[in-house]
Amino acid sequence: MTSPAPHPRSHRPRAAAPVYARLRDLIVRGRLPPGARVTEAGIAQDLGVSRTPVREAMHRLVRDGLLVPVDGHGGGRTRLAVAPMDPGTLGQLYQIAGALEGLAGRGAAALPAGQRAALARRLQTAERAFRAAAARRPLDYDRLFERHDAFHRTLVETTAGAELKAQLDVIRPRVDRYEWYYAPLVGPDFGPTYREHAGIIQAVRSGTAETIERAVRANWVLGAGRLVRALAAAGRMATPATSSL
Amino acid sequence: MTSPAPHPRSHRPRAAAPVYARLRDLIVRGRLPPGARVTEAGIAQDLGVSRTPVREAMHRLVRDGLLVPVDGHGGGRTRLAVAPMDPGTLGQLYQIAGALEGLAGRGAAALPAGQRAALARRLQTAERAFRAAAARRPLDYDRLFERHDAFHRTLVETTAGAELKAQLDVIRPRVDRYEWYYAPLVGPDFGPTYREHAGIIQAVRSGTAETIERAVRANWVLGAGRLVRALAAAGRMATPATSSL
DNA sequence: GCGTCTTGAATTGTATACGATTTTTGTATA
DNA sequence: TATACAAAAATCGTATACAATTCAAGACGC
Repeated sequence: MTSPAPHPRSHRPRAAAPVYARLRDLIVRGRLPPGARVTEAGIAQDLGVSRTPVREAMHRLVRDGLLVPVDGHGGGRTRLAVAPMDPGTLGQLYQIAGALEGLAGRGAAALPAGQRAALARRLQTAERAFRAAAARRPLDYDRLFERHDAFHRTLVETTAGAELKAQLDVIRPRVDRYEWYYAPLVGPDFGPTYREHAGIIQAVRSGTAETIERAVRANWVLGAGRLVRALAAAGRMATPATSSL
Repeated sequence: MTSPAPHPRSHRPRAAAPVYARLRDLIVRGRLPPGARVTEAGIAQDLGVSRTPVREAMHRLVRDGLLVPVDGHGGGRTRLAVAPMDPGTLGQLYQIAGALEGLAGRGAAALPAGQRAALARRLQTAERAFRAAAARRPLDYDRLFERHDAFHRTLVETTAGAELKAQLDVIRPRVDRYEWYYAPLVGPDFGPTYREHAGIIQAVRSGTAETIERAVRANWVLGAGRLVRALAAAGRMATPATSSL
């Protein structure tokens, strides 16, 4: 590369948000593997912006837990690398997600009967789309991921307040990262997931707040167990699923 | 101000962290009231640093939910103000805190018997200190706040994993803000709090994971109810407790 | 008197320069 | 060959300049 186009256009506002989104996806989808060093100047040059918006994006990624300070030996400065992945963290994250989404699920019990039934129907529709994506061959991970996410989003969007949604947004990138990483390991049998989702739908349809919460939590906790077992069976971290990034 | 000291010293590293901590405390303790506009240049001049670290601190405070973008009318730029306070948000936050700390409490049931008993003893000690602070006259809100926080921290530090602690750290500033704001309204009768804390200690000593979780959650949910009722009784937002900031 | 437009101040987002510290590389020596 | 030391490169934190947009106030016309 000779001259990397110093500052191609003037400067479009909102460069930080795209940088954040791009970096986040690169990490979540595994293109930036755990442990990879990430430097401000490097990313800035790659993406064609100055260090300032990159810096902002990287700080946000640290808060998201996708970047971690990698401290040389004893010094004291912050150098960043892509966060490692390990089963322990996975278990904690999924428990947290279960607790938060379970809390959201409780809200379904407080809905008027009509809205409750409507939510159950929408969950049923989302689940059908998820099963259709899971039955496709060859498996399209982008689509499968999106459909699975849509199921959970349907529940949360309807029942969670703004604060709870924000809280879920904080951990979602990390959860998504594990989902992506292990995606090639868990398929192609999604029977347990189907059953757990069915349990959630049934609970939303006619269960108590406790029932719904338990069903949602179970889905997360059991899902974490499946992923950890898949990891143990693979013996090592798998290579990420290919994505359309 | 004649000459505002262009760059007084060279530049001291880590200006951003102190700026964040200071702004956060100013908001939490109510010295920056809800709705107050906060500008980068203004804070930078007040604290004697450049806009860069202030900018970083403010972005973090946005993520914490202590600052919110205040959009003039339909434009589209981000201007920040201290987040408003309302009972609805309070209720959501306390439910989330209850769910997360309840999840942490579950961990106590998994501890070896010896550590479990030790934790119960430490909680008992923390509770005694809290009661002593609550019995003081005149009430020292700084101390009361610290003692109450210490009780909950004792539980979390022992039983929560790193991810859960981080997640709790995200909402703690906002919870603390409501605690500070309503502190003058809820006292001086802390009987319900005493009873709920006692229930937590008893559950930690010899309860199941479910029992502990329920006790912790109850404390948060009932605490939220007390605060909301106190607010309704006061008819309006109270003035914050004076603090030693 | 009221509404509208214009102009100036204020504020944010980005780019860039500079100092300080750390990491790495290269070289000389035991 | 391995180690120690020194120089060079890299990286981060902060300060500051500049462009663009928005908010506010005042002038002007009706």
